[in-house]
Amino acid sequence: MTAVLEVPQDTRQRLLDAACEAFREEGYQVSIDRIAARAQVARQTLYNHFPSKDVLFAEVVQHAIQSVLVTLDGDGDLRSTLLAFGHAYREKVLSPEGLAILRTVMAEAPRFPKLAKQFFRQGPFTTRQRLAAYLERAMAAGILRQDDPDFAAEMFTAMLLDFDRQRGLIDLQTDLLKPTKTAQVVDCFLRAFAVGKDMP
Amino acid sequence: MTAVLEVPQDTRQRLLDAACEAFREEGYQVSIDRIAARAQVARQTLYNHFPSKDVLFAEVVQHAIQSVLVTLDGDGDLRSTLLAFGHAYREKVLSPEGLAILRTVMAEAPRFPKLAKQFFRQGPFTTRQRLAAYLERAMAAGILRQDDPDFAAEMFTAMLLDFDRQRGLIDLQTDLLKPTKTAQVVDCFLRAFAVGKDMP
DNA sequence: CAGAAAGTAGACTGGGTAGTCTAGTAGTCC
DNA sequence: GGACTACTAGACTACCCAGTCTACTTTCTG
Repeated sequence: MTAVLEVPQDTRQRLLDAACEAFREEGYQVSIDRIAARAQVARQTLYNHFPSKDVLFAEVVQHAIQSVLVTLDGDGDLRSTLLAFGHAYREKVLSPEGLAILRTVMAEAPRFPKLAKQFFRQGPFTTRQRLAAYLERAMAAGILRQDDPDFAAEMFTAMLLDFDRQRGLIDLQTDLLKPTKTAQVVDCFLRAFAVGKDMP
Repeated sequence: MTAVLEVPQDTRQRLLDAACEAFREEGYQVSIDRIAARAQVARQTLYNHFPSKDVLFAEVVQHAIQSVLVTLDGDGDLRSTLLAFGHAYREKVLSPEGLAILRTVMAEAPRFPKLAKQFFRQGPFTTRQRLAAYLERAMAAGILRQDDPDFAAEMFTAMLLDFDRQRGLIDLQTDLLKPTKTAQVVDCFLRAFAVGKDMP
């Protein structure tokens, strides 16, 4: 009588997936019952795998951190590397999933400060560091002016994301990915950090 | 026996103040009883002034929008105007109150989409428009290169706030106001949007 | 077949919440 | 004094939720 065709696909993973979607869509206050129902599983089964809602939430966030990281490969010239990075980063962060997880972590930061700090460190902060290391090499090679690479990286990611992310978080907008914007930002960044033209 | 000395100070205003602090500190999920207690008022008194929690929340957010707006006076030269604006804007947005109200509005955006949109329009969006109008005049006067003034304004506010705001929202940091940063950002912005040096 | 492992349905506890209702108190104006 | 207004304390309804417990079924394994 029970469905034999359904691949069980590891109940634990089904629960994690369901919880991930549920927290994204409804925030931390989504009820345990809704998560269990979404995973098509009894509530007790959930508690067989995760001792409490907090722990489940922490695991979901842990997993989500990875999904917002973007690799930065310095194969091509500076401009095309920045373009590729900027495009990929915007796609990830400004996706509905990226925005939703960010909203949830921000909202619950007062309740889960350690988790939120970890999210920040392993997410945006790590990205800035990687980018700064890349820019530092470009500065050493004379392709960019000498400047604080951390500051430069911060400016670049800020210009890439700030306004659109804020709009997405507050305004629930989804069409944030105007394709020309990345190039516009990259050129703006390059003007600000090009060689020569030192300040007095 | 009742305290005669306490100035009643308009019960409604006391309620609004208490609700403002309460929502800031604990988010929307703070209970009506806690708000009433904070205003030193009976629960029923609260309901005499506001028909429901949602309405009270909406009024608080309405009022908070004003507190994040910054005037932009174009008296001095470009650089000092931008410096003054940048400094004031950072102070407001990165203050504990500014961050807390932003966190709450973001967190509840899915539940109160119209309110959140209004917050965005009257807050960040209005600020960008005012700044863009100012920059457009500077471009017309030949003090800045010709470029999209909206884009320029967006880049400037992004550089001013993005990373520190995100850190404040997620990481609950409070010492975000490194005083040299505004000048650093202004100079970076001026390099990117200075006259001459057109892109090929 | 026996027993372990995993899952299920549903009752139950203990707690919290928004909003209503009632009965009473204190001050104010005529 | 009488009526009116604002406020108060607290009971009460009707929910919702996290987490536990129990009794049951299924499935795999030795």
